This record gives sequence, C-alpha cells and structure tokens, in this order.
Amino acid sequence: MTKSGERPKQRQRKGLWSPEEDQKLKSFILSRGHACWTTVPILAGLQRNGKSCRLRWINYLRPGLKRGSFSEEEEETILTLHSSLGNKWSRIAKYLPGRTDNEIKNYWHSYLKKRWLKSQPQLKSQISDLTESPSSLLSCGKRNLETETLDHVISFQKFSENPTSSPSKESNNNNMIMNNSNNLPKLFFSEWISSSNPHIDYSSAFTDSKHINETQDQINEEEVMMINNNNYSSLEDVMLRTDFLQPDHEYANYYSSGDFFINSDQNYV
DNA sequence: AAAGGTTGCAACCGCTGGTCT
DNA sequence: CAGACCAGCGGTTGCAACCTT
Repeated sequence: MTKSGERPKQRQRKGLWSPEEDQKLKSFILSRGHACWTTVPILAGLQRNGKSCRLRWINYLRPGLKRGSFSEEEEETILTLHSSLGNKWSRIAKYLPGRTDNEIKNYWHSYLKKRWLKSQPQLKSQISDLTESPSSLLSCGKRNLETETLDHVISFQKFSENPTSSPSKESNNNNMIMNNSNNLPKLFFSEWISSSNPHIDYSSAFTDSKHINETQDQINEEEVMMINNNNYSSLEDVMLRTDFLQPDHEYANYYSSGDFFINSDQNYV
C-alpha cells in the first residue's frame, strides 16, 4: 500500500477514459455495486486506481446525472449558496440533484464567478487596483487575472506571496490569514453580505428550493440559523469555521456522495 | 490562414477526517 | 490510544476547442 491507500500499481492508466473503460466500470458497478473502491478496478479488470474509478462514476457514469447547461434557477441557487457557504462544492451540490460538485465548481470558475463580478462594481474596482498595482501580490497566473484575483478576495484562502500554496497548506491558513491580513482588502462577511447583496434573503436559498427534502431541512436548521443571524464576524469565519457544521454523512445524500448500492431488484438504494 | 491567447471541463493530487484493528 | 486504511473533498492541472488578432 502507498501512503494514500492505493495499492502498488501495475502500470495504472491515467488521463481520459475510453468508452471501453466506461462500459467496464459501469456494468461492473451496476451488477455488483461497490463495497470498496480500491478493489473495483481489480475486479472490473481496469488498469486504473480506485480513486479514479470513483471519480469517473460519480462525475460521469452514475445514473441520474443531468448533462447540459445549468438552468437560471440552478444558477441562482449556486450563487446564493456560494455566498453563504463559500467553496463548499459538495454541500452546494446537495441542493442540486443530478449535478456534481465538480461540475458546479467548474461552472463557478468558468462562468458564474464572472457574472457575480459584473454585478459587484465596487469590488471590481478594488480588484482592478490590486491587479494594476506593479507591486501587486497577484501579478502572475495563467488564467484570467481579474477572476483569479476575485478568488483571492472572496475566499481569503490563497496568498500569492507563496505561489506554491496548495490545499495541503490550508491547515496553516489560520495563522497565515492573521499574519497577512494587512496585505488583503479587509472585507468582513456582514459588510460583504449587506453591501453587495442587500436585497437577498439568504434563508430563501434553503426554504425556496423545491429540491430540499424534509430531512435535509431538519439537518440544516442550525446552518440556516447561523446564516440568518449573520453569526460570523468575517469571511475567515465562514471559510474556516466548520465546527457548527454537521458531518456530511448525516445528509445521507447518496447521489452527491456517490455512495449508493444496488439491491437484489436492481433498484438504486 | 496561422499563431497565440483564452475558456471549459475532465481528471488528478494531496489533505482531512472517520472507521477499523 | 495509535496507526493504517479508505472515502470524500477542494484545489489544481492538462488539454482540446474555441476565439482573437
């Protein structure tokens, strides 16, 4: 076993999946289910690792996935939930049946973020200042600079003085945020909410959605209360404080998590 | 028409936290 | 209690398609 839990590879394939591989994986899981992802590729005769199989299944092959463009209603849901939850893509995906966290994340980065930016002229000018400054912290990057910068401003998660910053270092970000806060536009969550979205009732994101079932309503009561009460002091709290959140498994949302099995009648359960 | 730049999306990487032994 | 294993998550990357000059 490697550190990450993968078995030593016998020449594992990477990259795009072929239709043959898709077919193998799909028919294997439809007939046998998946008890343990690490054994799936072995039993299914695939030269992939379990992680890759899981991702392919969740994001592309599993039944019930919606393909195609997002509806306006879905867009609004994403925008509103993102305002409340930040980059919690899997959490947002729970409110959009048939959509995967990866899909939502990509959609945000490629489209919604820009749309959101356009609707925030104030923030946009702040970002212009940052990107135009010769000593800008954010003077490099291969993607669109403005939207990249927006990521920094919104998420408070990345610090370009350390361009190698990776998710692995996020655990240290509490300290980093404190130490680097002088370099960042100080935008408190309550200000951000009230100034940028004065007309949005964030509770509606939860209560208006027809997709939310009763169980999820119950589970999210605490979360909704926190949001309604604006019970955060800053974006940092939103991004970094997860202590109030319920463990994901309590949502029992098998579609989003990919955890679903097949009973003897071939029904998805 | 060609070259360079940008975008969209699938897939990978590495970390975290839960569970099991 | 500690360590190993594993699934899940979010950030990042690679690359094909598309767009602009």
